[in-house]
Amino acid sequence: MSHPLTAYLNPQQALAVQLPDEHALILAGAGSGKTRVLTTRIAWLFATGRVGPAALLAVTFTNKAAKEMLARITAMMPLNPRGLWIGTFHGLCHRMLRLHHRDAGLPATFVILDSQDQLAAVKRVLKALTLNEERYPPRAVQHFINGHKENGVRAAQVQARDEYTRHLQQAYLEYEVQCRREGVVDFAELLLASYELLQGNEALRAHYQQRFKHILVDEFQDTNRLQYAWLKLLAGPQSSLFAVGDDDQSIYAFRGANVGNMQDFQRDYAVRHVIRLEQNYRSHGNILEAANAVISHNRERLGKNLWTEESAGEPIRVFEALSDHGEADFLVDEIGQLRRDGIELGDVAVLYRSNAQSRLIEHALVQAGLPYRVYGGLRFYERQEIKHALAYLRLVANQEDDSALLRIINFPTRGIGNRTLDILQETARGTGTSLWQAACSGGAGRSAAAVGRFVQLVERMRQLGQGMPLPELVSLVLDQSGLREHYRSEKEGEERLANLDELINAAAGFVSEDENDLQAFLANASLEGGEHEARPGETAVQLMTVHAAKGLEFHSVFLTGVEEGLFPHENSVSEPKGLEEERRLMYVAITRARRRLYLSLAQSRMLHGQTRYSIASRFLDEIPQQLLKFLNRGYAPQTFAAQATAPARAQAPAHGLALGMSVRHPKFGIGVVTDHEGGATGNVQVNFREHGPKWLAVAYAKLEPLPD
DNA sequence: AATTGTTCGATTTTT
DNA sequence: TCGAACAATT
Repeated sequence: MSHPLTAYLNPQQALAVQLPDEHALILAGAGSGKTRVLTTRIAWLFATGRVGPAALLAVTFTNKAAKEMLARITAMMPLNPRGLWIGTFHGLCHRMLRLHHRDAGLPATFVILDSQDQLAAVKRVLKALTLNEERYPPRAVQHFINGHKENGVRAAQVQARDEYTRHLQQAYLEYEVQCRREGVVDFAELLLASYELLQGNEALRAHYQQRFKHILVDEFQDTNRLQYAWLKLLAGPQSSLFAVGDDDQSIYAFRGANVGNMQDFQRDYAVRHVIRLEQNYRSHGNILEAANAVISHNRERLGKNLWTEESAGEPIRVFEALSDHGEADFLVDEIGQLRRDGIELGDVAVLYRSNAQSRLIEHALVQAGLPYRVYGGLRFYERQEIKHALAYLRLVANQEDDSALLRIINFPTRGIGNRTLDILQETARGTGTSLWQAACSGGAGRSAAAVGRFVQLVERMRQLGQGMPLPELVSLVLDQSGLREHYRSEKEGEERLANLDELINAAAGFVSEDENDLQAFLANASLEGGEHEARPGETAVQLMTVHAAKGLEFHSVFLTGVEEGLFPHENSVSEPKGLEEERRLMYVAITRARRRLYLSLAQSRMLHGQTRYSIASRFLDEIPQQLLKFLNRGYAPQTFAAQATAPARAQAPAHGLALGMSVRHPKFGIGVVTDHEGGATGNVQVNFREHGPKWLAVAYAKLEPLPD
């Protein structure tokens, strides 16, 4: 008795799609058709008439995921996407706050701060409180504020036991006041304000609880405490929560994700339906087996094992280079070979644990003339010139927005210097009003005329902009503000000008559900940040961090820097939780590959200006040997391009221990020699796999040299 | 107001 | 080592 929509699903998928109206947890392994299940479930709910589109809410983390979900659903059935509550946590919360801004105590004109804007706002708070930026780094304060917001803690509720924390709390308090005064809302605030709105307003809560009969959550393992609490408020007695996630792919604990939400969910709702999707449609057998083997070393798991109907496929190739240069040369050679074998370059990815690794790889690719694309650079709406243009628009939309005003009051320069700004800020603080108000009131000393012209400029934009189509308004702002002119005369302004034109295009292509186009456009700019993905059809090797690769797949994957200290990263190995997260990261990396997986490492690597010697990652040892093919086991370095660029190993000092040499210590186990002093009677530094770097006396420590 | 020097820090990051 | 971010110059 199965519905046609489920025709191409495997039994577990079909089961998940057709679950009754009850809470459910779907443990969806990598490449197991998670999105497919989610979208088919939604289509099935509609098609079988269980609910109408208005009674459903589906939430994701990224705009990309939300868009894809929407696209897939509308491909299955004709639907009007308006009115559908499908979006990101932040997007949906934003929507709710716009609808009920009065109840939420927000002005109709509120604007969203992105992290950059937030950091700038924090800096202003610190300055106002005369807190030393040395002792109170703005980033740390920002983290403090966001961390508390994500745990639902307001500034007044912070438990400050010591002087330092009390100051942080003070900053948080002042930050709240400042945001309120300026009518701005940061990302965490979108969630917290929405949460508090539902919690404090029973009628509203009842309304939404009755409305949303089905709530579906994607990537549930990535939710933080506040997001889960928000979901719990939204789900009423008549609602069913359908959570999809994979505890093995939880790699964002460092930014507040709480995998524990999965267990909590099972317990809080006595979830009866837990379904595992374990059939993988992406990778060949050897790759999956390696992934399973690695992740099986984690203690805290809900438990899952991927399998495939595909053959074992190729072995996993391992390459050990002498140096990071050697590693990069290897990549270039091998990618060239793949291209000759007819593999699309766009289907090849180079992954690394940390961004710093990309530089050398990029260099090698440039040298070899191989096209590549790095993910994760500056995004469109984060560019300086775009930020400036948006700041003018923000000020047009909301004059109280001091952040926006500060950004552009003297850009392009119009003779309003620090002196004038100080006066304005003092006036504003004295009267408890915005900088705009202070600017309007005149008293700006010698530069009163310049300030007056600025006020008139923005006023003119605002008046002309009334009822003007959005793209024309943007164009007007670019001209009137002098931004265009400024970048036209700048040497390297070509690209910036092009970006500004692109902003007009973005405005023209923007369709808003709101009647206030400008407001919606600004919100969209903050929430979307712009894509930084490959343009479709572009054929270039994809370079990215392992984190950025989550959710993607490639024919061939090069995982680089598979070394102790780098992957797992040295900052993570001291805590068990950190190590388990690193292992999940390794699991994510491995499962990106469909057909071919390379693991590469370098014996020596330039790190922070110093040569570091490392040994193979413990994760490499966790992969069964029979799955691996060592491309250079007991290698003859002369066969590799590596040799030309790799530094020769340091000369062995008198005691016979050379830099980079692997050694075994009776107590500390295996490590690698990273430094030495004082010859045979001196000391050596050994970086131990389990115990980290240690200085030992050569004469006493029983160090046994190991063959490579 | 733009150029030049100096310091600091360096895992992962979406919204 | 190297780049960004800030301070100190001219």
